[in-house]
Amino acid sequence: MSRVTQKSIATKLGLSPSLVSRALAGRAGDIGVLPETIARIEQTARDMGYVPSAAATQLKGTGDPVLGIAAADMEDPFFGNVLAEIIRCSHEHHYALTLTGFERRNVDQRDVDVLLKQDLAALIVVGSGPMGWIEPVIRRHIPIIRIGSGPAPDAVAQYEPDEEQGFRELLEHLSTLGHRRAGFIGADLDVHRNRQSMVSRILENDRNGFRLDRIVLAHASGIEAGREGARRMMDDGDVPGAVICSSDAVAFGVMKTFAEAGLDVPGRVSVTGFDDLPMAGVYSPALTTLRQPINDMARVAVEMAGKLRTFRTRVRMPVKLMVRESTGPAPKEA
Amino acid sequence: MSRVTQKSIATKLGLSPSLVSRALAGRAGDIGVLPETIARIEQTARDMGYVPSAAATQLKGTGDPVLGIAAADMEDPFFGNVLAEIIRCSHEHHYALTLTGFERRNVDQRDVDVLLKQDLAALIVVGSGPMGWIEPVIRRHIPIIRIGSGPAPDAVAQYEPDEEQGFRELLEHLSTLGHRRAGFIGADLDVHRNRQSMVSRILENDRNGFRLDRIVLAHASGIEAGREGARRMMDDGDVPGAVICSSDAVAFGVMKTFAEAGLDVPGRVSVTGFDDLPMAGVYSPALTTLRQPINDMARVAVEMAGKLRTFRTRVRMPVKLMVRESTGPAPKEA
DNA sequence: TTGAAAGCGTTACCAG
DNA sequence: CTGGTAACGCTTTCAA
Repeated sequence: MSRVTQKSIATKLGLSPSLVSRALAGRAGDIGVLPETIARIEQTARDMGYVPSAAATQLKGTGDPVLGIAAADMEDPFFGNVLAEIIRCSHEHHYALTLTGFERRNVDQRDVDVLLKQDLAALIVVGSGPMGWIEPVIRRHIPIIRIGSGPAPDAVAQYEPDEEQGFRELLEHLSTLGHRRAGFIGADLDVHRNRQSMVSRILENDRNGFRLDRIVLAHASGIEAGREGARRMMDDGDVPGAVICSSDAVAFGVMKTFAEAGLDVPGRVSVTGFDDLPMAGVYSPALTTLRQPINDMARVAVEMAGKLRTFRTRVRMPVKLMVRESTGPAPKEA
Repeated sequence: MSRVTQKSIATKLGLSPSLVSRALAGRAGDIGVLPETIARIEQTARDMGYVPSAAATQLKGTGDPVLGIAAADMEDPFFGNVLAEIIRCSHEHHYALTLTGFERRNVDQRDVDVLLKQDLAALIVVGSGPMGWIEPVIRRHIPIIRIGSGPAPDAVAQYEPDEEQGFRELLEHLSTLGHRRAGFIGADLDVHRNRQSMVSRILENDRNGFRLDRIVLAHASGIEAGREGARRMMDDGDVPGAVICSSDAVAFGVMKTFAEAGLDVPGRVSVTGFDDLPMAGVYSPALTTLRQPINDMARVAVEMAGKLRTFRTRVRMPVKLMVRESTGPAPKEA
């Protein structure tokens, strides 16, 4: 019951392995092999359940190109959606997929080797964690595409949401509603800190005097970060009329905690998110948020994987403001 | 800039490839190679950035075992979480991972071949879709582990939530609250239909006269199924005091739609889910639901992958009733 | 203490 | 029209 190989087919038919190879590769008609022979070979291959060995074709250099996926941020609800789209696209493009994950732990040489062992056609990094470990991959001139934001070496082609554009629209929306003062709640992560300083920077030149003066970065992450942040804001007795959250998950935690404390959203305080998870539209109140073009980013990433040759790119993909129920007019007395 | 191989190291050092192989495999001290030579080899290997070729070791039969992951249900929010845990565990157990996805489309021979090409140590199927395509994998005596519910061939080791136990507890909870009549909302999928008939079956012998008499299976799926189901129930003007949903996602859609129509949850109608997604605890009202032991299922799946030899198993993992805010006493006039 | 050679499954070139 | 042979990168047995 061992593996069915071209050799075993050849032996059974009393032919040579090379002939079998050519027939099965469709490279036989070109040369002038008897159609009858070809048919016989194909038939027995089917009968015996022949499937070519990935290891062998890989070695030979004729196998399907392999796409490496490095999951850098599996906790993010985001992750599942991105991965799903990557799988779909890779299927269309006939890529084989290998997968590794890093999470928050230190990435050591062994983790990277798992990827390097394969002859990667390209590497897609999903998530916004630190990129220090990528160096050896760059040295091998493997095209690297990253879906996520944050600093990355030049050799990395990065597809990220255009956070600046998004936050500009968001702030204008709040401004129009009469808000002049907002708070910010996020987790103590690079991505979130960056979003916060992005918002601060935009507001620096604001002529209407809109300012961001309550900033809380929680130790927890995701929903819990939201709960912690909201609690800390309330403890200080200083909850501004609008709270900008660094992700939808954080916003959900914030809204829940406010609700438990009897703070009405959006009556007393407006809350915004970032991501537009499927849940955002269905929460009560439905969350006003910025939609990350997840599917678009995943799709271009896979498409680029084929075309790329270690070129620097940094594409900001448009982010869309989704105005829903969690934002409303600024409360009278701020 | 081509690949660094043992041969290239050997050439550089004026040694033979076999010696390099032994040194790098740690099989050199045993035989009596000069420690000095070993050190030299190891050093240059590091310098040149040597990483063994997965294809070659695979061919030789000495490579890391490969675990195949078939994602059968990528839409499920569930999917990301399961995958994250699988990645974590595989890392510990030194598995290489290959990934394919099916979704709802028909699975053809080519899809299965992608998996069969690799010399899979085992295959983990994530999701509850149809298993018709698995036959050729079984014939190759590859251990198959499935995380998800629904019918599967004998050769598949299945880890699934103990739905019966869970729903029994859930129904008792509702019964205690005074409910005697419930509705059911799900998507038109096997998993959901099964959950519905499970609930109906349990209720058949109920001495308190608890019955399930409004069943809606929506064409949409996930959140949208919930919205559609709730709408249909309201259109019929017959919303029972409790609505059991076949998943958390469905429940969220249901609650939102009820909220929009002014139906108070849990005052007018109690709503329950299944999954216990991170969001469940933070929705308003927080969702009473059944917790799937996602991490446990993923972990045992990976652990079994090593030990299994095509044995039939069907393990029901305990499900935990999470009582929160979305269920309350039955309304006066039902 | 080290090297040569065969073989894992495929493919491609060169003979026949 | 078809077969032999070498090579991809690595391990292992046997010989030196």
